Amino acid sequence: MTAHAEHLAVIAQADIFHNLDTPALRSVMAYAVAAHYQEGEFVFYQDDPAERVYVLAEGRLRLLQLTPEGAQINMGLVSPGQAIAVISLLEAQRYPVSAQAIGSALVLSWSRRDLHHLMIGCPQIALNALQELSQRMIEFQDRLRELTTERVERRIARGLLRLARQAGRKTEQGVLIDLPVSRQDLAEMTGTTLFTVSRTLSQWEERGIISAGRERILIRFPHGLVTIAEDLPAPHPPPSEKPSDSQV
Amino acid sequence: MTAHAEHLAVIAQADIFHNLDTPALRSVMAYAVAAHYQEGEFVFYQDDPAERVYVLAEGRLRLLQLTPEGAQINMGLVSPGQAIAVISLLEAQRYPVSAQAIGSALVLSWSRRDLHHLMIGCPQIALNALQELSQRMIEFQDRLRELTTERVERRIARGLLRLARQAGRKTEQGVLIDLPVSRQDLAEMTGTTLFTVSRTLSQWEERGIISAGRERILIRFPHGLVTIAEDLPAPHPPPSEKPSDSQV
DNA sequence: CGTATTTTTGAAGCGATTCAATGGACGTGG
DNA sequence: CCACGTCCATTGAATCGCTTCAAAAATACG
Repeated sequence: MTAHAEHLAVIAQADIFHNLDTPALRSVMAYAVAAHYQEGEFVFYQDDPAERVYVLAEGRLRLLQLTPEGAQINMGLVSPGQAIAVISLLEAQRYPVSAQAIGSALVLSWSRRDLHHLMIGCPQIALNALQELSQRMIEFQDRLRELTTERVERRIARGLLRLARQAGRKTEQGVLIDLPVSRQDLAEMTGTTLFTVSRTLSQWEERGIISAGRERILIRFPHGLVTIAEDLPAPHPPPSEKPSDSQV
Repeated sequence: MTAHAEHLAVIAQADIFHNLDTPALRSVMAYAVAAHYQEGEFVFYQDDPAERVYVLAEGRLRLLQLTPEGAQINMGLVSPGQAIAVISLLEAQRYPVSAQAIGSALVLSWSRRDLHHLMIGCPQIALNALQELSQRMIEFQDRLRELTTERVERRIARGLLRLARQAGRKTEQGVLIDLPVSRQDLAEMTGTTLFTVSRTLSQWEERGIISAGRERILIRFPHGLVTIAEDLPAPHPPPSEKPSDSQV
């Protein structure tokens, strides 16, 4: 399905199309293909030939990598405006990850040929893509450092904070992760097991830092998480305002 | 020091300047600055304002990241022709790692302004940079996956194989890592401790897979490493041709 | 209301780290 | 050329953080 005028605003807001003038945006749009995905559907699969570059318009995507042994790890969350599979610009490459829709998602995409052509005509696009990739590179370096040098509890704290930044919604009670996140998901994001995640969250819940349910996490006291993530001395005890039970 | 004509060949071979015509190469050269570094000197330091993009012409660089606690991890090895610090294209960024010379190194560099200007005039440069970054991104994803899912022995095997690919020199005895690599270095590359690396290498040496000395590693039987890295069933026993001792 | 999925919790075990002490290689200067 | 100091590597023993496995509880959903 070719993109329509309604997508122009979306395209204009995408990171890799920043600072383009209207004519440029129009030609970008002319080559765009829009597609809709339902919860759980895959936009592309790891190891398939990489032929298109995608920009998420609405919804969210999860990037997954499967190990040869069948274990799964979470390579990141994609939010609207972000581009993925920039690798497709190279010839004869394969997607290094799979991209799966969380909830329903609207995705625009361009073929290698077309995007290449657009970039030659408008170098700003390539520069924007470079920026986005660089940023993500730094994020990966950070994750790598964390994995090699930090204990699990700290990594989980960081993982939660990252999630909060990308998909947090402020409520009166605190910051709610506005996505279904299972213990398993968190484990895949932080390089541990769902058991350890469960234990850690329970501990935090006792301390009043968070409030967790089935696939649902509410951060009541973000600063508490920060002190864990940064390994600072324990702060003031969190404001103890638990919903119901008060005798502990 | 401004680059001279002698650097033109180097520039033409750099990955990010591939497929440029001679006029373009000349203008790239016009903006280049060349600098020489001695063993151990730093090209730039982590957290310094990122103002230049570098291309390694000769020698090798080590990319290091320092944790807040002072631990160090090795973010990769840079070989001639590779570009680093592409992040400098963004404004107001800081280098996420430090770059240190191994042996003596010749480095060319461009200011943000100049390279930006060159890229606008010649989009191919930006596309090349995108390619290079994408490749490195995949490498990082792999390392991340390895770190979260694989045991130490396997990671060390992979680390050694990577080193062999980047800096291996074939000899009659096997593949020699053509760089001083300490146990500590390997530990920083693979996310473990120098003790565990030492133990692992000793074990491999007993099995005849490698032959290790002080900051020196010779891979006698690369296939043995591959089977460890890929977790294949143990292969034929390695060709047992130890230099001296034969009674074991 | 039954079934499926997610989560919790306990107990056992192990891989890897930590620490300490020793050994060996290298370079330097007497 | 030997003696020395420095740096790197090895090895053992103790410990621990985390995983693994099993079982039960809690929650969602048709």
